[in-house]
Amino acid sequence: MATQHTPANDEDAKPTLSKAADRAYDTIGGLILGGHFKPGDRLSEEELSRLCGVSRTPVRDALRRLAAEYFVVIRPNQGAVVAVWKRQDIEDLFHMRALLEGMAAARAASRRNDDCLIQLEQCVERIDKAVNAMPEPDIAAFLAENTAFHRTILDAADSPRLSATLASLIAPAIVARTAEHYSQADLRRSNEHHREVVEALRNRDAQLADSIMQVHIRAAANSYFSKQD
Amino acid sequence: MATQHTPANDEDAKPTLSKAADRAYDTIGGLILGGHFKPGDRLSEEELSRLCGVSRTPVRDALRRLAAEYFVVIRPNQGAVVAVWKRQDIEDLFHMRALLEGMAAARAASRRNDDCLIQLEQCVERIDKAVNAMPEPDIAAFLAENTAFHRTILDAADSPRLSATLASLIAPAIVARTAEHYSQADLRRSNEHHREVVEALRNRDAQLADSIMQVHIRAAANSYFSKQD
DNA sequence: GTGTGGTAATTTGTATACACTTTCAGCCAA
DNA sequence: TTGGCTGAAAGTGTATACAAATTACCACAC
Repeated sequence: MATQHTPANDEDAKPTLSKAADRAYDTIGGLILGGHFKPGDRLSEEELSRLCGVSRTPVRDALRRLAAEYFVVIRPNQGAVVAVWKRQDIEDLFHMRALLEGMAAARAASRRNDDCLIQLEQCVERIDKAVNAMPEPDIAAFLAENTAFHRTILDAADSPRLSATLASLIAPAIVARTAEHYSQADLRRSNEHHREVVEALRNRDAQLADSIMQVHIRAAANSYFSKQD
Repeated sequence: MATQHTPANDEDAKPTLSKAADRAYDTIGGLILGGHFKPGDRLSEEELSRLCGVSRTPVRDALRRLAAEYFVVIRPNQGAVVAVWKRQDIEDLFHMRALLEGMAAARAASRRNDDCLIQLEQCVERIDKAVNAMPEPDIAAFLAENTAFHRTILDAADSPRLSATLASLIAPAIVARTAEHYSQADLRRSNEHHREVVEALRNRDAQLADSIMQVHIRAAANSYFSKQD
C-alpha cells in the first residue's frame, strides 16, 4: 500500500498508477498523513476530486477503502470526515495487534521452512545496520526492514484472513509515528525481540514465539505512549 | 454488517431500506447465503444490477463492502467472485474470534455496569427458553439472542475498533451454519458458558472472562467441524 | 493439429448529469 | 429576542453514457 505521493512530478515508473481510484487513494491518504487534513476535518467529495484530478466516482471508491481502514469515517448522507483517534483507540489497536501477531508467530513456528529463517535473519542483520548507522539511526531503512520482518512471519503463518485483518490494523500512520518516537535504545531492544522470535521459530516453539511477539508489540506501544506527551 | 434485521435489538428502526446501495448489499448477500451464487461463481455487475433493480453504481458500492467483509473477492479489471472458504480459513476465523472476543470479555469485565449485567441475564434466560422449546429448539430465537449477548459484551468493552474488527470476522453465514450444526446438548453447553461469562463479569474478573470466552468460541468451532462431514 | 495473432464482444473503470437529502440563512410570528 | 418555518444552497446518492481493459473467438500460418 503506497501511501507516499510526493508532489514532485516524478516519472510514473509504475505503469498502473494511472488508475484513477488508486491515485485518489494515495493522494487522499497522503494529504491526511501529511497534515493537510486534520482529524475531524470534513472531506468534500468535490474538493477531493479537484485535488486528485479525477472525478467523484473514484474519489468515493477511495473514501470507502479509507473508511474500511479507519482513516476516515463516513456517515450516510453526511459525507466523510478524517477519523479522530483517541489514545484509547490506539491502545486498543496495539492490543489487538499483539494478540494477532502473536497468533501469526505461533503458526509460523509450526509451518516455517528454512528459507523463511534465512530471510528473517537477513532482516535482523539489516535492521542492526540501520539502527547503528552513523551519525544517527536510519529510520527509513528500519521501517522498511521491520515491515519486511513482520510480513515474512505473516506469510509463513499462511493465513489469508489473518493477514488481511492485521493489514487493516497496522495503519502505516501508526507504524511511522512509532518509529519516530523510538529512541536508539528502543530500536536495539526491538531488534533483540526479533532475534528471540527467530530463535523460537527455529526451535518450532509456538508458545514462546507467541509470547515474545506479544511482548514485542506491547513494548512498541509503551515506546509510543512514553514519548507521546 | 446488517444483513438481517432481527427483531431483538434494532436501534435505528428507520426503514431506510429505500437506499439503493443497502438494498443491493442485502440482496447480493442474501443470494450468496441462499446458495443462488456458489463459492467461485463470478458476479457480473450488470447481472446484479438487474437482480437488485438498481444501477451498477450502488452495486459496485455493495460489492466493495462485501469484499471488505470477505464475502467476495474483487480483482482489478476482472470483477468479483464469491469467496471460497476452505476449512483452514474458517478455523482461522474461529481462532481470531476467540482471541478478540476474549479481549472484549476481559475489557467488559472491567467496564461493565449493572444495566449491562441485567441485559446479559435476560439474554441467557431467553436463550434457555429457545433451547428448551418444544418440540425442538428454536434456532432463530437462539441466533437472535446469542447475537444480542455477544453484542452487549462488545458494547460494554467500549472499543470501536475492536467492535468493527470483530464485526468483519463474525460473518453471519458462519454463525448461522454453526447453529445449524449444533445439537441440543451443544446449545445447552453454549449457554452454560454464557452463564459463566456473566458470573465473571459480575466479579469483574477479566482474566476469567477472557478464558471462558475463548473456550466458548473454540467449543463452537468444534461443534461446527464435528458435524461438518 | 497446434500455436499465434488480431479483432470483436463483453466487462470493468471513469466521467458526468440528475435526484434526493441535509444544512443553514433569512424571515415571520409569538 | 427567540422560536420555528421556509426555501435556497451545498453535498451526497444514483443513473447513465463513455473509455479502457480483459476475454473470447476465429482466422491463419507452421
